Amino acid sequence: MRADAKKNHDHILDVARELLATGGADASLRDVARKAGVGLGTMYRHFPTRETLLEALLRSSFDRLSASAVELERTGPGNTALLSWLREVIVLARHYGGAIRSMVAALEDESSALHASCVGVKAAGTRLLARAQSEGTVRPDLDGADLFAIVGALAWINDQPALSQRSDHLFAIITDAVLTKP
Amino acid sequence: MRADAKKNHDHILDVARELLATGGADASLRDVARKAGVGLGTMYRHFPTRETLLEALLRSSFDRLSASAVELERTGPGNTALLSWLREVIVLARHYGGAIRSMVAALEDESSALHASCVGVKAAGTRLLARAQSEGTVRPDLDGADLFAIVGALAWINDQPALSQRSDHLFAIITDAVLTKP
DNA sequence: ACCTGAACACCGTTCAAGT
DNA sequence: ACCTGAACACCGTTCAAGT
Repeated sequence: MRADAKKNHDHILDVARELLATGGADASLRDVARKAGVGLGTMYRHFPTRETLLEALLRSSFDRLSASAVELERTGPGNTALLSWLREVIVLARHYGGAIRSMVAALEDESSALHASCVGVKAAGTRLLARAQSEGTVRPDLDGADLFAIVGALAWINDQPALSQRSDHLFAIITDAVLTKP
Repeated sequence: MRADAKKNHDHILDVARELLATGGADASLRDVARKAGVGLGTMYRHFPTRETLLEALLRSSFDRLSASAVELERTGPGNTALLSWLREVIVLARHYGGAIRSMVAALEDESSALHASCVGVKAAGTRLLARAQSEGTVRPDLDGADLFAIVGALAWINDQPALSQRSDHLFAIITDAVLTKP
């Protein structure tokens, strides 16, 4: 990559991070280009789709989640490990409002730039879930997809201003349902 | 209302019902006007905001929910009554994809055309919740807002094609968490 | 190689002009 | 009273033209 291209790439990313954090995951890409002082074509060359941009923004967070899962897989009891990890995922989703929707969609769309990352996150969650289940502390009638759905639902609650006040409480209640055997 | 106006009003509603049912709650209003064979201004005169249109579409469903709640308030044990009612709400939300988002927002926005209806639905749910709680079959640390949030979260799961297969299962698990004392 | 911005096809919303 | 559609300000996406 040429030096000027690299500079543009990084600057777009910086601006996008700020705009998507404040305006939600469906902020105007035109705005991003404008505020980055870059032509529209440049924007689209570096990030051909919204998913590409989201992926670049979330990459480091995804990596951190994976590392954290590996760590948690061999510490403490399985149920508390799973719970801590779920909390981390929610915190991430909270920071990029609406991003969870793209992540869920990407899970089944192999052509999405977010696909690999989301599959990785799901796999990490599934491993933590399986261990807790084998220890008998989490209900056995759940799979990784269910876990992802629950995370998504909690993130959605977080995204709604009218509901976000009670979201910690609801996190506790719903994870309670997951972590308790039926 | 003049006869031609009434006719336009109803026809817009019919077209909108079909378009919003298939394309989700944020289908193009321009499309609605176009397919109803009506000028854009006519569209906006009859339904100045998207909420107005949604309200007109959902009115009968809202009324049915309220009637159903009144009915359920004096039949069977409180927890099963609450559960049946929650199921009805979910079915409604399922039919108008994305509408639940507007409903949640309308709950706090007094200027929204959906406000009154949503407050009514929330109140009905709160009554059913309170009865079940007084019977000691539902966890006491929940209020009407929590209930609405849970319904929203379940409806959100339903809206995501990747998750909807497991949504019945998740409905069972999450309502289980609600209906069981901690 | 990379960047720019005009061009195209959309959208929501408003409003002067028509009947 | 009511309807129409042009007009305006946006958006995403593409692509010829520039350096």
